[in-house]
Amino acid sequence: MIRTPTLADVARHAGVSPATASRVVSGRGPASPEARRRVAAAVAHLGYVPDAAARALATHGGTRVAVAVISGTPTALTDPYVGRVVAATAEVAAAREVGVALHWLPLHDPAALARLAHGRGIDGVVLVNPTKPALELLPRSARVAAIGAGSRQVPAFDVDNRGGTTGVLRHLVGSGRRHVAMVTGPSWLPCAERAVDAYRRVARENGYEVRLVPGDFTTTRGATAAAEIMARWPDTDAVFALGDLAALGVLDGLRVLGVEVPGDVAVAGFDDIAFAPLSRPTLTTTTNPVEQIAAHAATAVLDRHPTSPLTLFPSTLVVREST
Amino acid sequence: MIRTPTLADVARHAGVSPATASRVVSGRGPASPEARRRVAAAVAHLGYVPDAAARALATHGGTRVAVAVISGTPTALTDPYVGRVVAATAEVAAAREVGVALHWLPLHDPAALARLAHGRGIDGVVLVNPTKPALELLPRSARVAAIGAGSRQVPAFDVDNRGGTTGVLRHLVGSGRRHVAMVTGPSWLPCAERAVDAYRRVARENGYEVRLVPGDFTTTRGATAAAEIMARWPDTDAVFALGDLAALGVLDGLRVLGVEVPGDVAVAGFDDIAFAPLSRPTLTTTTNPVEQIAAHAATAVLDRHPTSPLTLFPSTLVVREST
DNA sequence: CGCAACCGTGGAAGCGCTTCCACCGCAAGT
DNA sequence: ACTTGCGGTGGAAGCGCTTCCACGGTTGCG
Repeated sequence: MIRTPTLADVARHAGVSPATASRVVSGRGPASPEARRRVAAAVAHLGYVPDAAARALATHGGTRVAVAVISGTPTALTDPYVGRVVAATAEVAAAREVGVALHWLPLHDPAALARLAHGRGIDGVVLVNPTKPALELLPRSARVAAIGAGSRQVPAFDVDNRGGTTGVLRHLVGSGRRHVAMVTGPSWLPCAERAVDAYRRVARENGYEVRLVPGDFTTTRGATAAAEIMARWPDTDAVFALGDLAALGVLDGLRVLGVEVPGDVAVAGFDDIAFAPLSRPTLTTTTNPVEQIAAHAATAVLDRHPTSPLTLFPSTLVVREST
Repeated sequence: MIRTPTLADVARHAGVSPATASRVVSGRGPASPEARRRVAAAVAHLGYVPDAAARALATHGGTRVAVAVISGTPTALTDPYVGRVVAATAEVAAAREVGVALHWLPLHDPAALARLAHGRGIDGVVLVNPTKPALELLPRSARVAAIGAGSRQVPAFDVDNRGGTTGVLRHLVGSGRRHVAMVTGPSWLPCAERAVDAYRRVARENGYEVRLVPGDFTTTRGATAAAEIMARWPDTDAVFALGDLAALGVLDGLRVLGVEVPGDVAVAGFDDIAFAPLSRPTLTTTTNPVEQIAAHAATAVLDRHPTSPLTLFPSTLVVREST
């Protein structure tokens, strides 16, 4: 069997000590041009590739920043929101020469985050959909930043859910809508509750009935939620869905029911994803500067500079055809 | 400073040897109930979490399967296609108790794949957008499966690009279109060439002019490509774009130009992503069973059972409003 | 011309974990 | 009673890499 070459092989081949070979390969520490040349030749000849695990073990250093998504099913990884987080993190990470790893953490296994965060080779983790239990099981030393709600030890970064929601709802009410229903996020997600709070408050201020239907950020659920809403409260004339994906689902669900948008019912979402201006009708929504948020979170874990427990980023209303 | 606890700490605390502690924690090898109990207690008390790097180093085993995407910018990670691959891989991986890591490999650094594949802790890699150079630089021992084109050592899995393309084009021609342009994939991607071949062949068979415009699977490029096509060949009456994202971009680009779809120009895509039925007008496309393909690829690398060099999965036409 | 400073180098000790191997005491077999 | 066998155990050797440290051999300065 062919062993994959190790640093020792390289050193032997180059006629230097493992220590010198290591210095050359890792680029740290002094080495004569001659030594450099010979080691480089040996590396090329043998096709040597450093073992990341051994290096991580020896240096206590990490080589990757992880983006971890908590959800019930791995399907959540297909969410464009996650894609944006990963891409933004990758950009920050690339500047520091570390890789990005995407992990799915099952909702029912809160300890998975602790395992991930502790593992050598992981420089830090950017957590999407932070849940209470997962955050609580975290060891003190963890380098984690959350997108959404944080905890005593975990700094959080998020869009101003409350403000964004309020903006959308005021727009809806301001354009004459009187019966506004809302498709929420999953109940296990604390940060989504902030949007629901805002909805409740605007309802109180404007005297409309609270019509909440649970959602899960998916298009599929958005469609069924729309049907539920119209069956339960037929006089509903506006639906606000947390997440554009859900809103697109609502649009689809309403189309199936033969409900006109925006004629009969106005629909608005949250996030302003790339597809929002491509739907039929184009979707009114409010922005979510995910890239900016993720970049801040990634920077926070990688550089470990202390940040305030919760940093909020503003959301601005984008009015299109659906309202 | 607080050190994170090691196995040795656990062993000391439990009053057993590191060897015994290891057996209990890893669940391999014999151990008395009494020893198990005490080690478990120590683990809980100390909040011990095994170090993945050290374990990988000692066992030569991996704990993760990687999904690697080759592209020019990390933005490609936001592509829903990638999301689907990751989710499907995660499902396969979960059954084997290994994690999934998503990596972005810069197009200009073909050796990155070799580094990734070789690293300890990586059980195998599922490669998206395989390029020739990357494949060629791979060490013999690599456990890689490609989605797209493979090589002597790397098995590949892909949708039947040729068949899918042919199906779409026949449908276009069959419904009376005479001047069909195509937005291709990036030129560095060999597997996308198969679709171009099919386009050329159908053109020859039907006597229409070859009108190729390079694309890159993005919506943005789709929109500009549409403008280019209409400027260069104003009598174009159908556009086939590789990738639904690009097709949605074409739709958007044509709308801006005031071109009616499907009245003036028919548009069709490839992949049948979740948004295809939500666009305006809804998008005609042909399916790409990505989940199935990714699952096969993941299984191939994880189980290492030899597979044929290239496995193709059928694509079926989905006619909607845009044609 | 002698001493300090310095650069490049190799030896060796670990990083935290697994696993081979030898060992002990015990119950069962002859 | 004396082997045999076996489940449970600890000692110790590594996995591949980095890095501390000590050691010549140069150089440059007084």
